Amino acid sequence: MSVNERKSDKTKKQIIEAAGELFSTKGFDSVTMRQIAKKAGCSHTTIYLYFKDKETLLHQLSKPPLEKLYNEILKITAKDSSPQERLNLLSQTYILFGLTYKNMYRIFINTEASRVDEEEPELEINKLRLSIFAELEKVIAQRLSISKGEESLLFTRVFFYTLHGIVTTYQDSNESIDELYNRLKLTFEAAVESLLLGFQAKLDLGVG
Amino acid sequence: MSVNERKSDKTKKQIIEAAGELFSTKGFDSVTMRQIAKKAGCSHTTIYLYFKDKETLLHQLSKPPLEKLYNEILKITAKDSSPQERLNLLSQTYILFGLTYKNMYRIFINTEASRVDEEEPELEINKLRLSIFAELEKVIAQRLSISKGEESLLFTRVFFYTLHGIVTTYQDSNESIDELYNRLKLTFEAAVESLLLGFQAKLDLGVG
Amino acid sequence: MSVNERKSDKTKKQIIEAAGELFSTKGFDSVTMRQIAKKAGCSHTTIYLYFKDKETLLHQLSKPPLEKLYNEILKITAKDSSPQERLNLLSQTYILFGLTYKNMYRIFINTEASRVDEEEPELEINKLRLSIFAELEKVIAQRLSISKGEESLLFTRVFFYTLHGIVTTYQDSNESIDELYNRLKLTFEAAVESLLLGFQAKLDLGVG
Amino acid sequence: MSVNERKSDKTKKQIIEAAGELFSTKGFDSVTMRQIAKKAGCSHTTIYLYFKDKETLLHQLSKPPLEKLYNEILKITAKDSSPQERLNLLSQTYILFGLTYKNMYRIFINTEASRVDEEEPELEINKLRLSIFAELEKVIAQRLSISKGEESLLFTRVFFYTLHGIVTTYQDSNESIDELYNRLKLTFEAAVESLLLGFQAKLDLGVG
DNA sequence: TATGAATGAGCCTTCATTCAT
DNA sequence: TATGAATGAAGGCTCATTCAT
Repeated sequence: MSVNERKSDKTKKQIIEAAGELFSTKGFDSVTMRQIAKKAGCSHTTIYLYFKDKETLLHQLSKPPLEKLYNEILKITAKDSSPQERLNLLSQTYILFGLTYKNMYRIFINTEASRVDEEEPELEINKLRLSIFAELEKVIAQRLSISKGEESLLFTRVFFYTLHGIVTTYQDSNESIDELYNRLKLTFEAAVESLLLGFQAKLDLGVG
Repeated sequence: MSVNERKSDKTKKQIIEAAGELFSTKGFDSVTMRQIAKKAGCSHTTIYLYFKDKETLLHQLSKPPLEKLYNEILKITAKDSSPQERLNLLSQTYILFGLTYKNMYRIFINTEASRVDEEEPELEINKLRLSIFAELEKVIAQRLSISKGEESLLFTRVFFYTLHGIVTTYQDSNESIDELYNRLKLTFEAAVESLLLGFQAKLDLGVG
Repeated sequence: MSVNERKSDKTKKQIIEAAGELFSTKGFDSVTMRQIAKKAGCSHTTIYLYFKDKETLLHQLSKPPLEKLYNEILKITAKDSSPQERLNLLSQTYILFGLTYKNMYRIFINTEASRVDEEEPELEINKLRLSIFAELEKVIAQRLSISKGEESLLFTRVFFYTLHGIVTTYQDSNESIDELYNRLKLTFEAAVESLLLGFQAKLDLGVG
Repeated sequence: MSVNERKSDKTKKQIIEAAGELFSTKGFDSVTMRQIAKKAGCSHTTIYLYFKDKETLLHQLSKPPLEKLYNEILKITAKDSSPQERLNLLSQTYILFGLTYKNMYRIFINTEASRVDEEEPELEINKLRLSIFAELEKVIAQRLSISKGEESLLFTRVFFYTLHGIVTTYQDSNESIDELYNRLKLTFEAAVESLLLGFQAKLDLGVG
């Protein structure tokens, strides 16, 4: 039993890894079950032993990295450092995640809460998104010394647009993620800084 | 001949129109050559008379709407109104374009200048992108009363990220574009305002 | 054009023939599109040019032979010969058809009138079945010198059971149809004769 | 050992039961080994411990119900009641069996004696069929007061065709077996009666 | 005896593309 | 220019069956 368990776990893990890499790189439709199988070193039918179908595989695949992202963000927002610093770190983490796990990121963004008939993963991913958004809002509010409310919601949205815009701008770049990030690090930090300065200024003016 | 020419032009135009509508709505992979042909009122083999393959078709397809966008933006930046107003209008135009022509927008963003082996359209699209970016930079510089340079480049990038982030956030939304835009108009405007205020503040502080 | 038409017609015909033979022999599920294609001398994808899917192919396939059967029966019932003779001929025709076109016969028997959502072939096959039954009833009534009514319906049902029983008894036989029919011809004729004698006797007794 | 034996017997029995129910209802191809295993409460690989393959399983499966049918028929033919009554009862039993155990019935009919290479079940089923046929012939001969011979063979065949025709006519009906049988009981009895009357009349005329 | 793991063969279907006219 | 005919490659998926434990 324990041997089989191990073997089975190993296979499943290999499938997940293979699928993960492939999906990250190639997009849902482009990846075929046979490619995954080949990369995982098993038959394509074996995949169906562990995952109901392609869609399920992708969704199961997406949860762990997304959770990891959330946990990292949690750690960051719990830090002692200044809100500005935390915001910078959070942004960096978010951007790097988005660039690294392209398709998981896409799912993260696109998963609708709606499909209520489904088992659950959609909902969980949706929750995750909301939670991350809430963390972001929290730090932004701290940074601006305001409490959560309409203003913080507005600012968080705008902040999110920018973050998301960065990710999607470079998502299909041929440059390596490291190269890219180093090249544009200052730009990204300037973006964060500008946004916060802008929010502050807007507050000083009295928001709409 | 001239009659045939006209007829031929017409056919090509119909193909482009049909493909354009289909691609805008349904995504590259989902659209089939036969669907396009049907909508264009010709045989699917006819398409190959005018376009090497599906990819080429899509690329050639993207140019006109993109040019249209560019022209609209040109008109806006040429206006007499205040830089802020022009920036707002430009942003609105850009966002609405991105939401309306989903796939053209994707191409607009993703087309690399690199693929030198190809005929040309990549390059032209790339030029278009650069031109639009330049217009954006121009207005931003005007608004901030600075001249083009590193600072304006930085700010334009950040501004662009946000714009692009807005488009991609809502690109797969089920809401109608009108509904969506009306619902979030104020948010978008606040984003633009915040950014500019932030840039200004950053300038006042002295940019890094 | 006319050449293409011819070619196309030929291909379609070949597909129909191949599919017909295969379906007759092997049953719906056992026959694969690739087998049909191979036998028809074309690619399996070509089949989809002419038939929406496998099911449609089979149904389209079934109608013509069934119509042929009906027409043959019509001719027989319109003959001048004695009712008994016509009944014998009709039975022979029916049995031979059932043995020759196994799966068409199955469809003939099993097609339900119910599926109303479908386009039509089900309904038509159903009509055909009813029409054939009606012809049978007509001759039986003539033979027994009764008019159509409950009695003739009852007798026709019983007659039909026997006919159908003969077909299904030998449907999967390995014997060639000719051999089989010659070997059992007298038995089948005796069956028809016995039934009629029995009906007559029952009438004489008063049918309950 | 004896415990294991018992356990093993139990498993086999459970498989047979599960498979029996499934095959009766759903047809050979539609039933999967995994479905059987699930219903039997064992792994699908276990089935292969007891049965060489799916086909063998189905054949071994068919014997018990067929034997049951035979025993029931034996009881009926051994009764004191009139031949006519016994024939009616026998017919009813036969028809109900055929409608209830669809696929076993199919095997009962289709199993060829030929396949000599196989282990044996074919032969046994064939014997069973012959025995049942013999019983039928016996009662028919009694009813007609003739001795077994060419005539009785002929009549039995015809009788059998009708019985078999009834079963196969309604084999795929959606009606419940009870409903159906009650609705058509009189028709079936009329069929039996007519046949016998016909045989008698034919005898009176002098056969062939 | 029993089973979880794994697989190869095969199925229907779709699609971009080419060929011959 | 235009098209109907045809196809190869590929995809997702299912199933009976075997292997190793």
